[in-house]
Amino acid sequence: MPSEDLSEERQKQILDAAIKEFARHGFHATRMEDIARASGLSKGAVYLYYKSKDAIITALMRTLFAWELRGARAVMEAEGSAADRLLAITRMLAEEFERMAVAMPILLEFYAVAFRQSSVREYLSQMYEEFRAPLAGLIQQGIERGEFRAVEPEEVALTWIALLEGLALLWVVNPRGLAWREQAEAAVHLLLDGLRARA
Amino acid sequence: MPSEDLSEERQKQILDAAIKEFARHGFHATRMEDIARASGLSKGAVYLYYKSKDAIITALMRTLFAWELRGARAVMEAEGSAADRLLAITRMLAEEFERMAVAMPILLEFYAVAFRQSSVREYLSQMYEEFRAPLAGLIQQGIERGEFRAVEPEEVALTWIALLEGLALLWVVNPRGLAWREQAEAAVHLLLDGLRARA
Amino acid sequence: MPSEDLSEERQKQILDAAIKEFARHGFHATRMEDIARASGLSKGAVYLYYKSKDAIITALMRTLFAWELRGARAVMEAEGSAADRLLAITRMLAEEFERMAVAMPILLEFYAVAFRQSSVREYLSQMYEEFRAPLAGLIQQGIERGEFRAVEPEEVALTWIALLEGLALLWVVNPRGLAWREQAEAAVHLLLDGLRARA
Amino acid sequence: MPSEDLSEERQKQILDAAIKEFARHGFHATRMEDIARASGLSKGAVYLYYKSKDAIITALMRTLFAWELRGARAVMEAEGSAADRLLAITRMLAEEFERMAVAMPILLEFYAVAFRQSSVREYLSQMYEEFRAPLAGLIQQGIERGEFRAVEPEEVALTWIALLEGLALLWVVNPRGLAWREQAEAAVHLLLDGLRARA
DNA sequence: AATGAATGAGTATTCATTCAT
DNA sequence: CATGAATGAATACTCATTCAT
Repeated sequence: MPSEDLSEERQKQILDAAIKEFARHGFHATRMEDIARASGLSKGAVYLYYKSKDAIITALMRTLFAWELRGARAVMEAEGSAADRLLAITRMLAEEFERMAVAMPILLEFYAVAFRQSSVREYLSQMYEEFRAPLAGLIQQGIERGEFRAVEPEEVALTWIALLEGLALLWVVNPRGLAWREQAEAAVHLLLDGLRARA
Repeated sequence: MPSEDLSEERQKQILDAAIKEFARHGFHATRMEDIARASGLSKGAVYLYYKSKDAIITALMRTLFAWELRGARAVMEAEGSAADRLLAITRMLAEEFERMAVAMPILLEFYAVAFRQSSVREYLSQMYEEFRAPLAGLIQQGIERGEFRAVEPEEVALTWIALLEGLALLWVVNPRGLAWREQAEAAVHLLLDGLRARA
Repeated sequence: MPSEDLSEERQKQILDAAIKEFARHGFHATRMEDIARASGLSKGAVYLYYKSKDAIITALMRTLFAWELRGARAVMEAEGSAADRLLAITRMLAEEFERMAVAMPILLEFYAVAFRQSSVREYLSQMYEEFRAPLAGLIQQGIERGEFRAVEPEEVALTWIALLEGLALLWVVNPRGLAWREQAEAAVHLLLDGLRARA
Repeated sequence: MPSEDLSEERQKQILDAAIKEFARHGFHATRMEDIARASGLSKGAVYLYYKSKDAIITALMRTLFAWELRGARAVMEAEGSAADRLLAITRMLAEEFERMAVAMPILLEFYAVAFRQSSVREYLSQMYEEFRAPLAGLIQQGIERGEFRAVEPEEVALTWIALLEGLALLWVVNPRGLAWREQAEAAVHLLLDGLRARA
């Protein structure tokens, strides 16, 4: 077993290469050889750090979904009006999204796999929950402060998430035609309009 | 070349089997043998009607996306208030969705493939366009009739589509925990609240 | 699954090829490709009839040990003096041995495997038992008839088997220098001399 | 090149480890890594003392067959009746056998290899010769002294060796069921009964 | 002397596709 | 039209060996 530091560096090398190759060719069509070459290592070296292709895929899933949530939760608990914070998170995710765009097809494959493997499904399910709960809390705050009408916070949180996920999906189909950031902000504005307390 | 009628029946047999198998095991893990067995035909017979596995996948894509849109456009052009029609389409898609739920992972794989193959991407892109255009028209009508505020119809149409697609995605991750139909209606109500003209 | 007749023919083709190749190169160094080529089939076809290399090895074991015992048991139950029958079996095995000589190294590998895998060990153990029991019976008859001294039949049976197995082993080490048939007869004569009742 | 003493110690460490691992898993399934771990050395260190896996196997063969013969020849040339000495050697080998039992599968693999590689075959062949010649001499003495009938000494020597080798083989198949020492003595007694001069 | 990270040749197995019957 | 036996290209993974440190 390689030393701790080197090991970590190699693992990162491999995952970076895997993202690039998986995104371009999909899980199946990407050969271990491709990942090795893209990472600058030999095939044998890749196996030194991940015991199988599946292990790389699993590690990748954890990495990608960790990215997705990093930071967002901090904003939810920050100061400011609920609406402002919702917009702030939206913008933050937009940035995140732009960084991760190339990995979108990988995420889709994860979803497809999730449908079939309960272990993957449960992992993703839990990730969502960890995001939706504080989001619902934020909306609840908005209601309590009189910013929002008396809506169902859980429902709204889910709607917000669905909106952004759905936009990501549409972007995959039409990467050039969809200005994700602008569209996301516009969509959230529409949602906020529906939430605001009426005079 | 098989006779017209038999040919059509066989093709349907094969696609039905393919949906079942692809949904359960994914494009890659499904073997032609599986499709043959599930369709009650021999492997050779399958090749008589589709010249490759890819041809089946392509035919399947066209079938599935045709389903999704069937009928919805009719409603858009029906009578009634814009809001009523939006809700009607939502409910119609909810029914459609329940029928198609098992095929969701297949759709996700299509999206992933779309990212990589421009031919697929363009096909899906066009499907969306054919759906979004009349939807935007419907919203435009709502604005003209004073039902909705002066929003950007294209933007709203995209938001509505993203919302429903996103919910479908979330359902895949948590099929039991998400009451799709109810959640979809609730979400669209929120959207409509944001659209309505204020006194 | 191929038809019964064809299947049987192919399986024989494959086992024949496997004997040749395994004997020449050993279990490990023999590639499936070698077996395929030697059997006149393609690699895929071999897998059509045996699901793995191990399956071929197992089938081979059963075939080879069945050969070894075929017929010998019949002689044990024939007419004649016990000594005559012991010599007859010895000669019969000598013929068998000459036919199987090339497969000797395969048998040795089976023994080595037997030491490590209880399933193989038990199979071989049972084969021996099925041979030793009637052999002991034959010797018992010889004692009862006054042909042999009052020896321990089980012990003598084991000695006889060990003698012939041991000669086979020595033959492997020196195939040209050891006239197996003659040596086996001479050895059994010595044994019979030790068994005969004294005046 | 390592210093003489250390080198010898290391080589012994490695061979001891190799015996243990080869016996348990066979030549092929044993990895150099296994030998390294079992010997308490690093993989690189093993290569410092043996230039390849094959070199270890060859060295092992010489060690194991040297053991087998050690001492036995001394007894052959000792005082006493021929029969007594034959029994003494038998008992000595029985002890040897009990010490070496775990290595039996290794010996079998050597025999299998011997069939295919003339260099190995010749080595083993010579070992036998070095054992058989004095054994035949011992029997010759027995004849000359009137202890034994006028048999063919070479033939008897071979029979005796085959007997013990064969018993070893049977023991591998049924290690628990075969009391090697007792059976070996019983078998040799039978043989001696066949050899003794009649009144 | 010793280490263990790195290499890459080697192989069992799978499965889309073909084609003789 | 239909069959299913046969093909062989493709690929994940292992492990003996090397060599920089």
